[in-house]
Amino acid sequence: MENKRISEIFEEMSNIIGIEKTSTSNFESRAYKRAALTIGTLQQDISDIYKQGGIKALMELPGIGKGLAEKISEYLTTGHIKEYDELKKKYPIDFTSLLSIEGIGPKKAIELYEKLGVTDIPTLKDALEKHKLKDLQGFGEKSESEIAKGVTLAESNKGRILLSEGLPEAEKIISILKGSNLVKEAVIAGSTRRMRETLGDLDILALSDNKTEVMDLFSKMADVTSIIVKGPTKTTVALNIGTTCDLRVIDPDSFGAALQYFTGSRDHNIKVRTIAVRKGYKLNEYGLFGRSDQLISKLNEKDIYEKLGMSYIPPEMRENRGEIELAEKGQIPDLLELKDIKGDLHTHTKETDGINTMEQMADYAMRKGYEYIATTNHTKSLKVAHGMDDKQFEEYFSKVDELNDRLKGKLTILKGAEVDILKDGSLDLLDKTLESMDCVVAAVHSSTNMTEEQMTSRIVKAIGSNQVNVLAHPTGRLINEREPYPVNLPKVAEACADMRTMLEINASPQRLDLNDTNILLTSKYPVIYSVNTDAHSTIHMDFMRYGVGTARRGWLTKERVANSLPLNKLREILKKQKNV
DNA sequence: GCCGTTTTCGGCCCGACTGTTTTCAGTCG
Repeated sequence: MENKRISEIFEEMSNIIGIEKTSTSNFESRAYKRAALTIGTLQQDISDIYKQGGIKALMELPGIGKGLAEKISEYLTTGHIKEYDELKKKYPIDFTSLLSIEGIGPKKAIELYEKLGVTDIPTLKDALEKHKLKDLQGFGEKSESEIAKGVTLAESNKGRILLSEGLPEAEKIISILKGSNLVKEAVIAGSTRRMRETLGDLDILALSDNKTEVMDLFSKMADVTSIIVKGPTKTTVALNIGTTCDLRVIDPDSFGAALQYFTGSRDHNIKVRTIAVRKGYKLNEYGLFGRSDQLISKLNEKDIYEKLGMSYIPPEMRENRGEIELAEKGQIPDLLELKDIKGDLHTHTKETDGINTMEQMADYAMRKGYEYIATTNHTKSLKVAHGMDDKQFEEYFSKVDELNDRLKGKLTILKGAEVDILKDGSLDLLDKTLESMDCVVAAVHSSTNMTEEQMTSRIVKAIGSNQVNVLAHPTGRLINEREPYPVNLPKVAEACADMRTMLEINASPQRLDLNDTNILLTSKYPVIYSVNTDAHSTIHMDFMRYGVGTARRGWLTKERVANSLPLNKLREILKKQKNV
């Protein structure tokens, strides 16, 4: 996969071109940056696109024209881009790592190289130790110490944090602000509001007549480790959870526009603003402005989209993946909501690697208002989790029967297992045992070092057994820790559709598997999904909101999600599947 | 360098904040 390397090359070229002072270099730089983003986030292998359609196919990608398509072609055929090599000869700088330092942009990076020979982090640290920066033109005592702080921060930086780390923190900050009586309103914006699986920072907007006091309160919160910028409208602080948080205090007239603007995504906003211009408006964070530049005040987000001829777009969809075109046609789907969820089909107890008893899990599920919960412990091959064998399941289920009797239908516990899909595609329990279950969840946990073809046929074979109700965490990835195993998801989705096997959207925050793009990919097939938490304790059941957020990012309605159904309807799906 | 309902030339988002300035440049989002 050459996507990443080509994206990096264009990113570097963007930086170098951007510092040159010609009339168009700024725009040229932006063009390279845009192309870098396109290629860096591309879902297909760019060399496949080139092989199949040549330069012409490359030019169909957004932000790629003739010039850049030819450079991509040059790279794919020769392994080099001549212009890039020449620029690198002139500036042998590791831009990627230097620009990751807070306070260093392309201009300062080049100044540091030309005056001090700084090319990367080690040479920068060397120059910092010798206090050489403060005497440079445009630098000073302050910028030297800020850059030194930036280096320390970058070295301790964990990168993007998980949604499950950022969202609760943002909610905590909102409640601090609201509890102060200094703000009339405080809301979460940015990627947190869009429920992205990882977050680069937190964004919060507030309405207040006491700007200075609010910023003081915000910058003095217990979780703040340092203040990065502080002004009356915008303050940025570093938080002890390893990320930064922006607070913006907004004028009431602009609140809707600001919320739209700061929710993003950037690509979504660029497209929306283009449409605004086409319709004779101007849209920015301060509002929607008419032809003579007058502010159309007091608009909420919905009003803004409607003025622009679109229906309201839920934040989770705002990624410029076709949602704007849908909104213009008034075809935004009615997305799944947390309140639609009637139960959880993937949970564990202390019989294997969970920490709570079935009674405790059932009690918590009832408090959440669920109708049902499937108990799905691991099977014998998964030794690390103390997986159970056929006999142990039989004994366990008799206890579940007793508990169901005691619950008198207030909650129904569905008997199940998270059965291992073995290397050859067979399942880790006897057919007889699987047939005694209400809800069989199947998953790959071992031998993930296979080719895509082998893994796909392994999973398709397991589904073909006609014993599997749910395919759990279909790609096996762990965010920031483990790559997904290679698998052909369209083929898996076809098999699932044939056998009425649900694809899982695993809501565990390290998994979120399927993720949004894979949901969009597989939902083209007539497959149904279930959103499950894989809870290993009672409180893990609260992860459901991350799964629902992911389902919404994949544009799913409740009609596509089986555990939004009441128990009797769900049972039809669970049963039907066995009679295909 | 890209792109097109103002289309093959001439736009392309721009404001907040900070530090080093003495009116502005660089960075960030």
